[in-house]
Amino acid sequence: MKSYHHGNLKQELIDCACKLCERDGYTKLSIRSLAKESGVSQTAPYRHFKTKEALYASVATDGFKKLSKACHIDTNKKVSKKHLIEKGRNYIEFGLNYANTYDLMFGTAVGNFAEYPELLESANMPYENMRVSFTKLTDDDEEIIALKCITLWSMVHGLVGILRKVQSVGDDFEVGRGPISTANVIADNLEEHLDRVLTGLIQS
Amino acid sequence: MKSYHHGNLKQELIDCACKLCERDGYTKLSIRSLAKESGVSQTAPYRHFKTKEALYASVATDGFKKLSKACHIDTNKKVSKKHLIEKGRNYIEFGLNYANTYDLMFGTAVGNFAEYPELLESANMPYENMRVSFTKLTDDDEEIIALKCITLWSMVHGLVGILRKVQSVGDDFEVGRGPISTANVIADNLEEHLDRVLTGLIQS
DNA sequence: AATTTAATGTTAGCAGTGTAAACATGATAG
DNA sequence: CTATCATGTTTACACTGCTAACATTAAATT
Repeated sequence: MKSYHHGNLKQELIDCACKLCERDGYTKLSIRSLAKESGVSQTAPYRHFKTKEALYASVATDGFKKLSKACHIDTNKKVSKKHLIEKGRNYIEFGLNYANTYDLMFGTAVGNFAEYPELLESANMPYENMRVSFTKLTDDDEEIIALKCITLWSMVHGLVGILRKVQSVGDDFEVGRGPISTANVIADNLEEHLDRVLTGLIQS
Repeated sequence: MKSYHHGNLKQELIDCACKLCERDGYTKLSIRSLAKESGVSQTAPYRHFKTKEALYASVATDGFKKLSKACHIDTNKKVSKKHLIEKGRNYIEFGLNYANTYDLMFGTAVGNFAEYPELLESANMPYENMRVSFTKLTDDDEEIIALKCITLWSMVHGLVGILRKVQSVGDDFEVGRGPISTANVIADNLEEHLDRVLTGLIQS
């Protein structure tokens, strides 16, 4: 004797979408299957999401919130290089562990963040925290700090992409074959690697 | 009085797919529309591409060949840091100018490169050329060189991703608002930026 | 040269998709 | 108590990837 109205459909759809997106990749997700999963008619989700992109935006928003939490630095306390290294590692781990969600966040599935204010806000959080962290750490002016932020962000973002590619292509890929393997890079050299990059950024 | 057999359908489909993928993004591409564009029946492409992914693989292969050419270093002649900077810039320009194709190459649309030998081979070319370049440039052993390759590759790959994100989100994005803008980074600081990163890589 | 075979094309059809329009239900505001 | 409006359903359209059965013609074999 379930009621005609679901009651909490929107949140249930988002939760379910987050789960399925991460499990199967966002391309495998369909509004219809999502509706069926929630025991509701095929078009019910359209009462809560104008388009499929809007649903994607909600999933991406959730992803940015998680990412933001994973690599957040408390800028009230003293900020050290060690913090940045640790959070850089957390960023990369998030990118690898939530790979499919990460695609949604940084791919082109959601075209214009500005159409989704919540997404825009959550997407700004990691950068903003990094910017303030650098401000506390160095005496550089804004412009230099912005450049350093982009450098660090590009570095970790790029590592996520390249490491994933190497992982997926595996031993047939040159990068994965030689004396270095993905696992080695991550396990043994990442901390040191980030340290080197950051040392360069802080001192220059 | 066109003949029943097209004669050169496969290549025409690939060419057309490359064009449409880059123009509209690979998600907008359909086998059916592609067939119509080539004046052939809806399912004719399936004689040349087992699945849509196989078509994607061909487009990606073409992309890697272009990328490989764009950032190729002649390793017979003397290799200098200047070469790497220049080619790093070319890599980034390729990533920004062929953004949609780049997505296909480094995204998850083609799951397993090993299923497409041509793709695998072309995807290896840029890395292999970079590896040899570093070998000519420094005295490091293989392991260190592999690490440096991953670092440089991640850097340029990451920049492509982040710069695109900033571009697409525009002024509403924190990174795009401050004292730094995408255009500035690219136009004014990229060469210097790559120089700094590379100097660190070569000297350490 | 005639005939078989394989490659490449077409037609028809299935199951699935995003989305819009018209309608049904029921919680809530007047 | 009733009117309204958010939220659900049904139906329908145009599109998609892909398969199976059939048609045509180029290439290989006899």
